[in-house]
Amino acid sequence: MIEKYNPQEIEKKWQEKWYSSDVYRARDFDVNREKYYLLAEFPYPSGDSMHMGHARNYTEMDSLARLRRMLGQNVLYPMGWDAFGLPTENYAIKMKRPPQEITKENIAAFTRQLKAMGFSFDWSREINTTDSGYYKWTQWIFLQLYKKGLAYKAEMPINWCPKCKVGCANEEVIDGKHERCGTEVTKKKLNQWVLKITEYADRLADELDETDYWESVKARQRNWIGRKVWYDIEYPVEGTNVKLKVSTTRPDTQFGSTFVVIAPDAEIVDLLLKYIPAEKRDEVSDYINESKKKTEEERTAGEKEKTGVDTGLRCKNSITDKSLPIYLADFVLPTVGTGMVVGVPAHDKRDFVFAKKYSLPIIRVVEGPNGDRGEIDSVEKVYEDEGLIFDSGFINNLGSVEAREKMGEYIKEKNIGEVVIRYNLRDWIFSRQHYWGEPIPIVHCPKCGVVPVSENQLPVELPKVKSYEPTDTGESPLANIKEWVNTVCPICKGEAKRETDTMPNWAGSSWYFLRYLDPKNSEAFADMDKMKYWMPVDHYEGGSEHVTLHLLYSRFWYKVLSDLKLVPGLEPYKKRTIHGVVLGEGGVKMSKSLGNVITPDGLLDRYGADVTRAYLMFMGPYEGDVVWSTETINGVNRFVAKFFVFLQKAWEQRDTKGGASREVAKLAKKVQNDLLSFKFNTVISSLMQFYNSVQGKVFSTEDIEKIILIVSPILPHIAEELWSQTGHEFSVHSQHWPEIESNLLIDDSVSIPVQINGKVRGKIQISPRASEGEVVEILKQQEFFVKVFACKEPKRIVYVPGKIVNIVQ
RNA sequence: GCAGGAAUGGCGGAAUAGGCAGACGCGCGGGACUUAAAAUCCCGUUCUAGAAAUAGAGUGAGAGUUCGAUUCUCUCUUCCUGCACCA
Repeated sequence: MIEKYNPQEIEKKWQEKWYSSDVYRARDFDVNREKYYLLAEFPYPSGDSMHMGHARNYTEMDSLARLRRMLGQNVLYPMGWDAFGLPTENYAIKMKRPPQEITKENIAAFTRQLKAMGFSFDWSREINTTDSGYYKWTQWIFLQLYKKGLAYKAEMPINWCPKCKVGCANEEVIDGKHERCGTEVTKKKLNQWVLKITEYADRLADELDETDYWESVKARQRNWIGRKVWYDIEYPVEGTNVKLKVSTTRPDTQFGSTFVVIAPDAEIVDLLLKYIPAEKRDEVSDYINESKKKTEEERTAGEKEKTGVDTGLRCKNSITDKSLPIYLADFVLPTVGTGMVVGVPAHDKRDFVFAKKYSLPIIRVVEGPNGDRGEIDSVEKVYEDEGLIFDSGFINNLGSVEAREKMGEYIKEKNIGEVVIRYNLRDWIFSRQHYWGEPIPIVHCPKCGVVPVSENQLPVELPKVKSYEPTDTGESPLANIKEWVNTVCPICKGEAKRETDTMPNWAGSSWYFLRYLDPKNSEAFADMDKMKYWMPVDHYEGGSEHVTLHLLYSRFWYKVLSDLKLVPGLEPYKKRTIHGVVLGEGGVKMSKSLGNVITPDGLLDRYGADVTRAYLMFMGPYEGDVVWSTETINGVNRFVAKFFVFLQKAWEQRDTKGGASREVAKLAKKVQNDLLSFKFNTVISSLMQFYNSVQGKVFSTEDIEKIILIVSPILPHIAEELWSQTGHEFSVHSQHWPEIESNLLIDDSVSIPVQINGKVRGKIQISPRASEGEVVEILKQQEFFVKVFACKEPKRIVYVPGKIVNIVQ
C-alpha cells in the first residue's frame, strides 16, 4: 500500500519512540567503539523560539552524529542551556516576573522545538547553567582560580553602559558602544573582579599549534592575543631627574626620531606638570582637560587631524644623544605600550602628519626598494616597511630585523631600557553588577579581608528577590538584600558581607563541555575517568562571534584546570569550525523589528521536520551565510515527497533475487564523504541527482534497504518509517552504514571526452582498464578523428587513464 | 593598515592530488492536464551567430607554467569578516 507523504503522521510517532528509547545514548567507557565527542554551541534560550540559525547548525551536526553512529562510533552529541544573562534579566524586569520562571518557560519552548526537529541529542545529559547544581561548580572553579592567584579585585576604570547599568568587558564594547544595546559606553571606576588571562597569553597563542582548528580561527585567536615585542627605552628629561620610558616596536628607526609624544592621560604627566615652564602651563592643562572630555570614539575616530601641545620640555634620546621636544597629544593612547612614543615622521604616517603640523624635522633612516633614500615630503612617501638602515650610527647598514636585535642588546648592555613582550589581550573583567548570574563566592570580612567561601558551603545560591533592577550606584541589586548579604566570615565566624557582584555570562559556558560528561556528579565537576575517556572534544561547531571571546575564555579555564591536574590534556577542543548565518529574505538579518523572522514552528507545521532539515542543508555551503527563500524550500518539499513515494514503489516492485547495484554503492560513498567534509548542500543534491537518474530502474531488496540507510542521517523520520514499512525492527538509526563494495565503484565501460588542442571534439566508449594503445585504436575508428587526421599524423596523444584524451594537432 | 576569506549563468550554488565548466535547485520560456486557476507532469534554459547540425566566446582583470587551468604561480581590482590612530 503506497502512502502519500504526510509528515505530520509519521514524524511525531517516531519522535516519541526515539526519545523514550536509548538509541541516541552515548556510552561512557565503551572500549569496543571509537569515541566521538561532537559539540555544537548550546543556545541561550531567549524568547519563545529558537532562531533558524540554531535549527540549521543542529541539523547539520545531527546528520554527522547519525552517520558517525552508523559508522560504529560511540557518539556524544549533547544539548543544554546557557541561560544566565542580560536579555532574560531585562525581560524579567519589564514583565515584573522572576527570571527563573521565564528561563524555565523558554527552555520548555526550545526543548519542544528541538525535539520536533528530530535531533538525536542524548537528552539524558541535558545541562542548564542556571541550575544551582551546575553553577556550584562554576563557583568552585572560580575559587580554584582565586587560590591560584588568578582572580584579583582591582579598582579599575571599566566600560560602563549607562543604559544597561552594567560594566562591560573590553570585548563587549564595539566602536565605543555596548555591543548589546548600542549605547555609548562611558568610563567608571569600580572595584572589579578580574581574571589574569594575560598570564596564559603565551600558551593560548602557542598551544593553538596542538589543535586542528580552521586556519581562520587560529588567526583570529592570535590576532586577538596580539603578542608583540616592545623596546622600552629611557629618555632623561632635561633639567630634571625624571626619566621617560618611551616604547616602540621599531627601534631600528631610532636615529630618525625628532620628537616625543605622551598621551595626555598617561600617569607620568602629573609628574611632569611641575617642570613645565610657567608660560606653557595654562596651555598644557587646557589641552589635558579638553582631551579628557572627548569620548573614546572621538579620540580614536580614523586618521583625522592630530592635535597636541608643546610642553616646552625637552628630553635626550639616549640612543642618539639628540635633544628632542616633548609634546602631549591624544592620538597616543595611554594603554598602548607605555603611553609614550618616539616620533619618527619619516617612517610613521601619524608622526609625519604631526611633524608637519608643528614644523618638526623629518629624517629618513630606512632605505626603500631599489636603494631609494629620497626625501620624505608627503604622507604618501612615508616609508613604513622594513629595509636597510642608514645614517644610524652603530646599526648602520643592517636590515631592520638585525638592527632591532642589536638595539635590544645595546639597551640592555647600557642599562637604558628593556625588551618587553606585550599583548593586546587584557585581563578579563569578571564582575557584573547584575542579578541574573552566578554569585561570586567570596565574603568580605572586616577582620580577615577577602575570604573565599568554603567549598563545602557551595553553591552560594542566588536568592529569590522582588526587584531585579540594577542600581545607579553601580552596585549589584543583590546589595539590597540584607538577609543574603549579611553572613559570617568562614575564618573568624564574625559578621561579614557577601560579595554582591555576579559573574559574566561567559562563566558558565567556559566549562560546560565537561559537565556533559558527568551531568549529575555532586562530588566533582566531572569524573576524571569519564573526562579521560571523552576529552578532548573532537569537533566543536559554532558561530564566528564566539571565536575570540568564548573560545579564548574556555581555553584559558581549561589550561588552568589542566595545570591543577583536574582535566586531561592541554586543549579542550581538537577541531573548531564556524558556520554561516541564516539571513532573512533579501539577505538582511532576521529581526523582530523588520518582521522577517521565520521560526521553525511555521515550517514544521507546513513542511514537517525532514523537509525543513533537507532545505536547511541544501541552502548553501556550511561556512557561508545563506539567504532564506520560500521558493527554494518548495523545490525541496517537492523532492522529498516524490522520493518518499518512489521508495515505497521501488519496494513493491523490487527484485527479490538481485544483488547490490553500482548506483547505490556510489551514492553511499558520495553521501558519506560529503557529510564528513561538511558539504551538506551537495549531499542533498546528490540525493536529487540519484533520484533523477534511476527512474524506471528496478532495485533489489538489498539495494532498497541500503538506500533507506543512506538516507537516514538526512531524512531521519522518513527513513525510520520506511524501515518499519519494509518489515524491519526499530530502529534504522542503530543500524550499520552500508558496506561499500569497492569493485562496484568502478565502471566496466566509461565515456570519456576526446579533445583536439584542448577543445572537446567527441567522445569514445572505453574500458577504464584499457591501455593507451587500445584507446588509440578505438580513436582511429572515430569519424571526428579521421576527418582531422586523414592525411597527417597527430603531433602527440595524451591519454589520462579513464579520464580524457587530448590530441595535439 | 594588519589578519583571514571570497569573486563561476537571471538567482543560490556544483565541479580543484590540473582533465567534459555550469551538477542540483530556484526562476524563466514552451507544452500537457483543466471551463479556469492552483497543484502536478513533459521539453528547453551560459552568452553570441544560426531553423538546425554546428562554430566562436566564456569561471573578477592581466601575465605565466602545461598537451590541457575555475583549479597551480605572479601582478592587480573589487567585495565580505575580524582587529586597529597598537607607534
